[in-house]
Amino acid sequence: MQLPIPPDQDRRQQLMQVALEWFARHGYHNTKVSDVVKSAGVSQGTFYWYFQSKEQLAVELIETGKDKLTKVIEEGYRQHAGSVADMVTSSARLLTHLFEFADQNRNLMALLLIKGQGADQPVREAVSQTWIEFENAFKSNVERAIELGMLPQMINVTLRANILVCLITGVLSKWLFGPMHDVDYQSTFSPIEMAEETAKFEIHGLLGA
Amino acid sequence: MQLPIPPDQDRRQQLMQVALEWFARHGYHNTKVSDVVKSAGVSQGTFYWYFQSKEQLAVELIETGKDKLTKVIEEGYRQHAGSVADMVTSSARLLTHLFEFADQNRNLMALLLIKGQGADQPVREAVSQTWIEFENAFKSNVERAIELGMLPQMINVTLRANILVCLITGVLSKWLFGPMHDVDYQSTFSPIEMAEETAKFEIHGLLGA
Amino acid sequence: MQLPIPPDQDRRQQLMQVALEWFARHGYHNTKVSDVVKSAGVSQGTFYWYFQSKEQLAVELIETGKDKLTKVIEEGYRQHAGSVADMVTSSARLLTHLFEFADQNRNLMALLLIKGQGADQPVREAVSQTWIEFENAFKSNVERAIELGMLPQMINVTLRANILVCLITGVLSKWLFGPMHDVDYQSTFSPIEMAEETAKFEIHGLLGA
Amino acid sequence: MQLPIPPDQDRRQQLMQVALEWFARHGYHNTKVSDVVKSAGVSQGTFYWYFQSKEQLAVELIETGKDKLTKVIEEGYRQHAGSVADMVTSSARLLTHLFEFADQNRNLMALLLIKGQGADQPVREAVSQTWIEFENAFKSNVERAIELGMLPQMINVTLRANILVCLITGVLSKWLFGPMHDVDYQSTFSPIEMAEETAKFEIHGLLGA
DNA sequence: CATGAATGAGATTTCATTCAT
DNA sequence: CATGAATGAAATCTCATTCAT
Repeated sequence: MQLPIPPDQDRRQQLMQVALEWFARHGYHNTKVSDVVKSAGVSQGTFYWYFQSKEQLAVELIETGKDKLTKVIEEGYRQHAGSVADMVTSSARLLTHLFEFADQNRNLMALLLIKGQGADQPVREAVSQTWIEFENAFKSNVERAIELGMLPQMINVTLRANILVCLITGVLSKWLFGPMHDVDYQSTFSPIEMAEETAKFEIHGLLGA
Repeated sequence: MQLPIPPDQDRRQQLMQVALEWFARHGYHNTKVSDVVKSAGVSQGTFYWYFQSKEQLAVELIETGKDKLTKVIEEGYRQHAGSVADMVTSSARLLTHLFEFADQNRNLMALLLIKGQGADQPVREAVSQTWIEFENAFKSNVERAIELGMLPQMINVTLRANILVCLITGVLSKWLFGPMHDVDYQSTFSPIEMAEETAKFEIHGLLGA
Repeated sequence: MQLPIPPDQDRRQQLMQVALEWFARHGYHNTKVSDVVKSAGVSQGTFYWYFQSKEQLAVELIETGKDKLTKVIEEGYRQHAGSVADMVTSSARLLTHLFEFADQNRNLMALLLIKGQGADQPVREAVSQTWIEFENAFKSNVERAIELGMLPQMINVTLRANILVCLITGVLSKWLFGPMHDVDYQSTFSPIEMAEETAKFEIHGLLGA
Repeated sequence: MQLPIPPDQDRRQQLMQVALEWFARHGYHNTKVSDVVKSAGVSQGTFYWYFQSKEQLAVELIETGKDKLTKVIEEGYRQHAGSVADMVTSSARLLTHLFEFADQNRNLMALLLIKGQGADQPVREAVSQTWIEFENAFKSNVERAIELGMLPQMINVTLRANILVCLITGVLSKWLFGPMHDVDYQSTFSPIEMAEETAKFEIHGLLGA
């Protein structure tokens, strides 16, 4: 998993950050290596000193992002038996962490939620793997809540967890990027507000006024 | 006065259909004009007799799709006052229509839900407009249901409608294309099953076992 | 073996001829696609309309050449029983054909004898295959001559045939291109003179004054 | 007065040896400076401390090789008047020295006989010069043998010597590297066997069973 | 309507060479 | 002596689009 220590971490990080911003704003195919190096103020050749290819860089960005995202979910979820109200609170806390992370990593989220799909197969694969892992984490959470009696038994836990994840990723991308999928979109709601509203919907549906 | 002879509509339709399949399977940038014409069995030049450009074709595909999709929602929604159970039923009926349409127009849905984001700006704009219209239709539905007393008053109807749409589009894309966003994905659930499950979640949330 | 009929034989042939000349004069790696298209007066893109890649073109040039060369040897060799003097005459006739062909196809011979080795693996492989086939043809000839009693039994026919082929290709490349491997080299000897001298050496060695 | 500290000869030799192996195996253009330094375990910059350029290194390798090769021929040839049988023996002795040297310097021979042609002009020039010198040495030998009455007068000594050299270099490259020009090729014949067989052919031609 | 050869701008990638440390 | 990051020119190849026939 650990690549040989890269030669110059600063330059490498700089290029990754610049590239992530380009990918997030313009998409994979509309980002040229020449765009990235121009933004970073280095020559075309320098790019290939640090990365095998444009594609490999994109995959690396996504896999790094996957690890961060997974950590957020794992750390955000500490569940103890409790009432339904506790369930909403607990869920809102996790979602708040997630939404705050997403807000602070908008470029990464844009790549994962939206732009990644425009890329070539290995990149798309990395994106899909990210969401599969995300989904598994949430499925575990739902199962845990059922064991603790905080959620009722369900006929199809996987399906419900799937639907839940769809809800969360859908809300995330609309909240972050708006209807036009604009990276600079400014939502009117704070991470906490969105998290609470989403958690309420998660637990009670539309009836949960 | 003789109008210019109209182009052969069948050939045009054929090209649109072939292109839609290519876009859905491989994405906009990974579909070459030469791929499309090869599949259709015509020459490159012919393509440009029917379409101004690859981009314009994609926009046209999406706008045609938008109209079909809007019609489905409008026709699917006929709402009368009733109980909460009626609400679930009514919602399930609309969603069933939607899911059946989506199932029969997988390529279109793939373009709208997933692949469209990889394209160039005018194409992405057309995709966004589609979902904005979709969202408005659902918002009307929610407002109507509140007027009829089938849903409680909400502080922020727009936000709730947004979340609802996120849920539905998220469920749609996962149901149709699976975690790997594969156009050939075969879901284990029928449109009706998915629609009912989604409607239940929509109204009751996770508690609605 | 037969490729789909290529679109425009004339343009294709022109490009092949121009490329062959460049390869022969400057070698594979020192010939740029841009050089070839400039000489042919077409655009860079046109090259790729006719050939998959520079490499595939080189392989094709060599395989076409191999077929021509093989035909020359097969047609040149008509052997009947006879004296040793007949043997020299017969050999000289074959070599005359070969040397005349080589003289009229200097670029091809330069690629096969000299420049092909500087290319990439698939090209080198095609060159090697050419000489293997060439060698087999000569080995058959030697075996035939032994059967007819024109040459004495030998302990190792393959080895002798090998040495013979080394002699012939060595003479060919020096005669055609001189010590500096110059495509424009002008030998002082005619094809017939060289063929006779080589045949004498072939049969009698240095003693055959 | 202190001369500038001479560079580390061992390191220089190591780089030359490694580069020679790369050139012999992969050809000049398919050998990158980065390949050579990686194999040698030094940095790119170090290479340019010892050599002006990749090209200059190749030329130097060839010129060093030329000197060694010339010495072998000069030392191998000590001729006294004698019979025709003595002529074969004498020639076989020289060729044995040559073939043994070639066998022990396969990489050098690969560069001189085969791979050198793929390089750029100055390198090719150095290769050609090597063979011109080689040829001259053999021409002297033939002339000496004629003076001593061991070979008959010939009409064109230069041409005969040329043909002889073609024979020898042709045999050498096939014996060393086989039909596929593979540096790791293993011949079934020892240097002595090849030398004797070649010498017999040299003197008697195909008739010399 | 249809063809398909031709175009040319531009994208990714390579690699010999340099140079500050 | 040695390093290795940086350079930049140039090479191969792609592909949407055009246009004469």
